[in-house]
Amino acid sequence: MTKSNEHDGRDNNAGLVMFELLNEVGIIAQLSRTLMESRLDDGLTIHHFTALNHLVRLGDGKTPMDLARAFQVPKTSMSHTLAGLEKRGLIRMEPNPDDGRGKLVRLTDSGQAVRNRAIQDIAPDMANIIPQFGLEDAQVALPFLRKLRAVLDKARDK
Amino acid sequence: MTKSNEHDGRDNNAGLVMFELLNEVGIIAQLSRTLMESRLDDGLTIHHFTALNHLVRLGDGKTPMDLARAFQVPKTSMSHTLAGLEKRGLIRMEPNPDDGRGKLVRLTDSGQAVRNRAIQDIAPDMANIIPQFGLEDAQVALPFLRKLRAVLDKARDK
DNA sequence: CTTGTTTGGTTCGATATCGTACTATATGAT
DNA sequence: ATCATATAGTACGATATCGAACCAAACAAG
Repeated sequence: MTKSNEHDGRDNNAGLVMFELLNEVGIIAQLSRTLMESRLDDGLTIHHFTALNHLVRLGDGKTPMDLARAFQVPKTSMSHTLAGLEKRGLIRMEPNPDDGRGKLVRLTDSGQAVRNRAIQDIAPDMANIIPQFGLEDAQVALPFLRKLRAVLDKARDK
Repeated sequence: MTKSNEHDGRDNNAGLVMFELLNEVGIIAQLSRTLMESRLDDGLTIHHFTALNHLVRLGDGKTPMDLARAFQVPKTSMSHTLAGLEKRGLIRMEPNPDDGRGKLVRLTDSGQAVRNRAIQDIAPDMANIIPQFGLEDAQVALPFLRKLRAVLDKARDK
């Protein structure tokens, strides 16, 4: 046991750091997930909210596949999420004029409104978290995380 | 649209940074999840692996609730994960001598072996990721993430 | 020693995730 | 034009997640 740990540590220190790091990331994701969902709950999941937020920030008229790629989930999962949003009247599906197979996702006014309200509800929590370790730390971490995401993204389709 | 973004930006810059940050974390978690699962697959999920890894590193003889708390998942989810591990013969459940209600989770030799092999299989991927942004960056980010986790953890049971 | 409350764990049911298989359209090569 | 292959999306089924309700043991107060 001690032996095998030493082995790990010597041969593959970098790998272990990465392990640790992704482990923390996983738990943080879990925590933020439940935190946000506790604030949202009109029955919305974070997946619903995240998709909505993405459409507001980057513009609608995306295809389901665009979104699936953006969030790195299987298209069947995205399909399910979008079906939920449509049932709630927060988005509308249009045929894609440029591609007979495809669809386009459109935000409804209601979808805009729900997203904005959700932001309002969650923002205070976010803001409360920051002071506990300082804004600069977060601003330093953010570019690193972006880079990490990009690297993992590339590693994925390899 | 421009108007509302300006509003967000002015009133709540810190909140927005945090939003961004947790958004990245969520996607990274998703990516690492699928990456790891693609390497594991004896039918093991990351939840299985993570639990196994935790038991190896921090010692077994934990209660299911200990684990649920460590991973911040509902006890029913942990129960399910442990049932899966037990069915595969990777852990054993013993009665807790100190608490008639409780159980203790024991690693089996097979569980140890499976975890070690999984580490072997995944470590190269982890190691390959690091050089793309440098080990120091990761070592800087890790304490920050730990702190963030702790903060969210505290915020949770408030 | 009761009795009320808390806590560890399971059962069960609703919903979510995601792989496989399928349909339909698009694209590319000849 | 024809045919092969690739791509967008859906259908379906197996498994996973997690809240609610529940049971049994622990603990606390009197």
